[in-house]
Formats: sequence, C-alpha cells, structure tokens
Amino acid sequence: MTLPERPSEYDPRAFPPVAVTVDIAVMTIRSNDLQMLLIERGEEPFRGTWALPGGFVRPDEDPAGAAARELAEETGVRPESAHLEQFGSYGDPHRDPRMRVITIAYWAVCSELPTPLPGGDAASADLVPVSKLESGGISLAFDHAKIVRDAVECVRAKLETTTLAARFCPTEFTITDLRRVYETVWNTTLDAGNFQRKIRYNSVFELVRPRRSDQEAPLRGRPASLWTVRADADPTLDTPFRRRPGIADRHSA
Amino acid sequence: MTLPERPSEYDPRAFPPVAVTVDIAVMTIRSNDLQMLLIERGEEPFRGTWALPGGFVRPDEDPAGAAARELAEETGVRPESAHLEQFGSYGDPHRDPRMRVITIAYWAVCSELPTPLPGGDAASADLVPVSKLESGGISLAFDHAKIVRDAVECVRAKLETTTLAARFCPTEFTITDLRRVYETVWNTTLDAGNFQRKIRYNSVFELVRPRRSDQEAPLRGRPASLWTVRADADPTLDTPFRRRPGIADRHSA
DNA sequence: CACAAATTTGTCTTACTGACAATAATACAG
DNA sequence: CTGTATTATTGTCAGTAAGACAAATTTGTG
Repeated sequence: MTLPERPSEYDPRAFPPVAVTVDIAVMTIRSNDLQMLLIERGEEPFRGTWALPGGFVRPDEDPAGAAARELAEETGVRPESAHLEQFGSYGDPHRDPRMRVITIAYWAVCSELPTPLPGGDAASADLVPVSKLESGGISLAFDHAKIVRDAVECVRAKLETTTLAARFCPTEFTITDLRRVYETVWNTTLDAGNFQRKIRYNSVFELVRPRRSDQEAPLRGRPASLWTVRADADPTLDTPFRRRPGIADRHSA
Repeated sequence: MTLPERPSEYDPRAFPPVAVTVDIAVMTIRSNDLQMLLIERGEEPFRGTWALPGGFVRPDEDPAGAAARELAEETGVRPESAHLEQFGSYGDPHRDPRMRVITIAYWAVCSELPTPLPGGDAASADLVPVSKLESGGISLAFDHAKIVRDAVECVRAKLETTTLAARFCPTEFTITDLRRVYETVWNTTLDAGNFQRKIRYNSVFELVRPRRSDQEAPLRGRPASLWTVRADADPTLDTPFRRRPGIADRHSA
C-alpha cells in the first residue's frame, strides 16, 4: 500500500517534513577521458565543495521532469540531446545536515556539453575526470561520492547490452569512435577488427555513408564509414559485449 | 547539489508537504507459478483493491530499513531470509489522490512465505500469480501495476547474471529445482542436460551432498545431488544465462 | 527382474570470441 | 609519381560455450 490503513498512527502530517530532490550525474567524453559534470556549491553546507547538479522536485512535476529541467537549467544540456535515466534513491536520515532530504538519482549521457556554464545556481561548474573521482582525489558534498560510484557503474553496465555508447557520440559516428567510447568508459583496450565485426553484425546499427568526406577527421589513414543507431529499433544489442576483468589499463602509462 | 543555493527561492518549507513511502514487490514460487504477495486495502482510497505491501519511511530510518521493517511487519518474512533490493522511485504528482506521495520501490525474493498472514494493517493478504497481473486480470491500486511490471522485469533480468534464482529455493537445492525456477520465472523451458553442465561449470555453486537421502523428494527416479551457493563468493555467474525470445510458452497448454 | 522416472554424462554441430594477419584507402614526404 | 606511414576493413584460425539430442546411471515400483 502507499498510504496507511490507520491514519491515527501513520498520519503523514505527523511526520517531520521531508524534502525530495533529484541529483544528476552527467557524463560525457572529453580529452579522451570519461568526465562528469560537477558544480561547486555556493552555499552552506559544503560551500565550495564539488557536488552533483540537482534540485528540488516541484509540487507540480514528477521526478523525471524535475531531472530534465535541472539538467537544462544547470548544465545547459537540452533534455532531448541526452539520455537521462533514473537509477536509485538515497535517503539516509542524516545525509543532509539540515533536514531530511531524500534524493532520486539520475545519470545522463551526452556527446557534447555546451561548455560548462558557471552562473546559474552554482558558484561554478566544471567537467572532472571520473578517474579522479574514483581515486578519491576529489571529495564531494553529502553522499554524492557513493551516488557517483553507482552512476558510473550503471553506465558501464549499460554499455554491455545497449547502444548507450552511441549517446557519447554525435548521431553519426565511425566504428572507431564507438570503440573509443568503450575503451574510455571501461578503461580497457579492444581489438579493432573484432569490434568492427561485432558492430556490423548488430542489426541496430545502420550504415549511413560508406566513406566520409569530412574536413575534420583524422587527416591520415583510410577514411572510415559513418554509422548511426536505427531510430526505430529498440536499443538492445543483438549480442552483448562483455567486460572482461583486467584486460588492460590505459592509465598505467 | 542537494539543497538550493538560494533559500529564498527554494526554501523547502515553502513547498507543500511530501510523503515518502516504500512499496515492496515480494515474489516467490508456489504451485509451479511465480507469485507476488499483495494485500487488499482496508481503507480509502482504493479500499478493497489489491496493492503492494509498504508504508511510510519513518523519520529515523533510511528507505532500506523501512522496506525491511515493512517486509517483516506486513508479510512476516524475516529480512535475512529474503533478498531485498531497490529498483526505482515513482513520483507522479497525482499517483495518490490525497497528497503528494513519492514511493521508493523494492523487490524481494524468498523461498518460503510464512503462509500469507491477514491481520496486520491490511484487510487481507494473498499470493497472486504474476501471470494474472501481467494479463491485466487484476487491477491494482495507485500506479502499482507499473511498479509490478518493473519489479518483475528486474527479477527476470537479474536471473541472467546472478545467482538470484537460488533465493527462490532453500539454501540447499537440486539443479532441477534451480532449473524449474528459471523455467517458471521466464515462462520457458530449458534443456536439462545443458542446464546441468552450466551449473556445474559455474564456480559460485558448490556441491553439498552427491546424493540426497531425502524423505520427501520425487519418490521416483535417480536421486539428485544437493547444491548451494558459495557463501563467500559474489553472486555473479561466471557465464550468464541469456533469455532467448519466445523459446516456449508453458502457459499456452 | 523389467520398466518407468529422473538425474547425469556424452556427442556433435553451430555460433561467437579473441588473437592476429592481410588487405584497402588515404595523406604526406621526397 | 612513388614509397611510406596511418587508419579502416576484411580474413583466418583456434578455443569456448551453447543448443539439440542421445545415452547411461540410479532409484522406486509392479
């Protein structure tokens, strides 16, 4: 049940107030690194500490709407250009020193961040490499360190079975682009030939142009074909990728 | 961030009150069927309608604790005998007609339910086949139909990569027991020989007794060995199972 | 003891993966 | 124009796992 049978014992009004927020772990790839958008808090508590963007769920909106709104307001990401997904709630009674706050956590993935905008609510906003967060090099406000860990794990896992990796790329991408996403997010290396084969066999990917005539592009080497994710198909991979533990570590160099 | 930078605009006290609840989708296998524990509401709204067990998160407890408590109070399941896991939050502004209620949803799996106890808060409690819920044969209170759908999908997915299936069985089980769990939850049939091979190869399973000398047991046929899940190991399967779409449908008979 | 029932083992084919070699297409230096 | 470096793509081959299915094992029962 959602509300109590015995209002005398469970009258909601009898409880101290509870605030509900959303927090959003926005991830993108920049400088060959998985990075997360954080803001520097401008107010107490945790003034000056890095934290996830987020905010209150308004009375008239559902949590998903609040997450989309905050994503746009605080990061400038248009909700339709990002993949936004709920992954958990965090409600330790003392996670916020001021009052009871329960937060619903979302992760988001996008290909291009509109150059992290300071201003807004936050004192400043910036992209931070996830590797730095994982090594504990940056301390976060509230329980955001755990939320970040969980969000990253969700995204890593989702790469195995869905086309989420393509959300790190523009709508048209090369197979090498896609492979670099996997290598970056999983912090590993993958065989280029085998990866190629796997993408081509997967029916959710579609060839756009056999050769690209880009101006940018790698300047050297054989030009790659451009691919896209079929718009109609569901984003499940025909054959999933599997993370193998400890294949390689590009960061040990 | 979790709390606003500009209290004047985002003062939590300025918002109408929000109630936070937990709802629990308890599943078990009975009569060769995946069943879910539902209660019949004794109060308005939705008096007399089936709903998920659950209740308010108290000021001093975190949502996981509230879920464990409600599980014990309303269903009699000892929390340590069940697997309990959060899988999402539901916060549509009008999901409860009385006031704003955000619920954190958990699913639980256990092997034996202590005979659904009426009494408690609910007018009555009963196990209902999930197939009936999926066919829309039973209407549920609030948005619990969606919560149930999501919970069942979570459990089905989790069978692929973890030893969750064993939570439907007593601590010691035969490989056939385990196979029947997969067949029941996925509503499919699996080859007994291939399944056997897969379990034996998987290092998380451990042979307890080569032959069981049970009194119960199938009365006919070669007695099966008893297995268990290694207590120390993490519950990830070495090689995951994969649900194949539409292999068979035991319910079409 | 023959037979039925359930468990367990084995066989064979096919599909996929990983490692790695070979080929193709381009830019650039000479 | 030619050769070389670089990147993309295709091909090969062996090892692993899965699915289909047959066979053998172990027990209860008539």
